[in-house]
Amino acid sequence: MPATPLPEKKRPARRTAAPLPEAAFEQTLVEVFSELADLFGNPRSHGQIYGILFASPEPLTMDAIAARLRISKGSASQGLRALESLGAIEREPNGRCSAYSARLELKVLIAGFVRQRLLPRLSSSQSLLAELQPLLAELPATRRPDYRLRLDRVAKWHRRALQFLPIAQQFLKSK
Amino acid sequence: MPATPLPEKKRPARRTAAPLPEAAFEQTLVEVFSELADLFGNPRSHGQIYGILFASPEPLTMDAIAARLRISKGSASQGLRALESLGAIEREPNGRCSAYSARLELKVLIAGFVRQRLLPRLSSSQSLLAELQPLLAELPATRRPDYRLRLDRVAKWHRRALQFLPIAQQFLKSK
DNA sequence: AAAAGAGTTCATTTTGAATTGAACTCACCG
DNA sequence: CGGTGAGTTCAATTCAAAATGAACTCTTTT
Repeated sequence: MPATPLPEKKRPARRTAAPLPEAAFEQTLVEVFSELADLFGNPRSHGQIYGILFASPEPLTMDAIAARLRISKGSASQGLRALESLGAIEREPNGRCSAYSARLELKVLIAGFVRQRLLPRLSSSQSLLAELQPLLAELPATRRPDYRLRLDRVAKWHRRALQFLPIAQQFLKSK
Repeated sequence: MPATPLPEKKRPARRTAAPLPEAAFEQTLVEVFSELADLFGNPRSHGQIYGILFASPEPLTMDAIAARLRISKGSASQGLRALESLGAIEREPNGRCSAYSARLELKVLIAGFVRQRLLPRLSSSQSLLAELQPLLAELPATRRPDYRLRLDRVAKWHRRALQFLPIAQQFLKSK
């Protein structure tokens, strides 16, 4: 595939001159996934890359991706590695140049997000909060129950979140 | 409460000069919630505001919040309104100046996020994708099943996400 | 009704994350 | 081997989102 850049999003121009439907597929999926990425605090370009791979019936090379999205090789490289380590895409080495394809299952995206972003932060804040427990004793007795309540609440949030994850993954697993 | 700014995070200084435990509570909760906010693509300052309210046994005024977090009145105002419309905090009007307090239940934060960020995006991408369906017919017959597969997959993601939300809210509801 | 102060607004500025691009490495091929 | 090109790295740059702060509004107080 000859790596022609996606058409710029232009004002309505001529509605009748039907654009290639392939291009519309790419365009739309790029948009959808770039929104999705943004929604969860990921760089939009990662979403775009995933989107273009999701839209493509055959694997694409890094250069092809960079050209169609009009991003630099550097961005493409970083984005691809991030997505690969998330488990969202697959690299298929082929001689001197490899091609990439999207894994189409929702569950791998979720699992990657949980493993790479959610869990590390959960445990780091859990240990921050643990350090607070001993300080409770130093508080004036009047305030103490109030602070204890608040601390218990966040602790409960954490427990709940951890309980919840396996359930969520289970639910989203099928297919 | 006299609205003294939080102590700067400084190099270890004197470990023995026990800092006020109240300040440590605030400090830590501010950090924890600012991380949490960032994780889901919200401004850190919103997390900070929520954190300081979560930590405080009594409601705080906007000026107190701005002073302790060392942010401008403008930021505080905007952050408070965002959190209020999320349903994460409550405003308690009192004469000419109102005081704010955090709602401590995890469920309201989740519900707010879903209502304000998730659902609107889900439905906007759903309609983008719907526009693609009719284009399928215009594709070369060889490619068509492949594209159809991909389109069906995203559609399934959407359906699953929508099914999932009530379950999640149910699970996180108790207490 | 004037003064004071809480809260909002929004044009400007700041800041930090994302992107670029040029220099690099490394594997493969002739 | 030496050349070619895929892929990486990272300092410098760009840019969008967030923060600022001065001017404003509206409500309360005297």
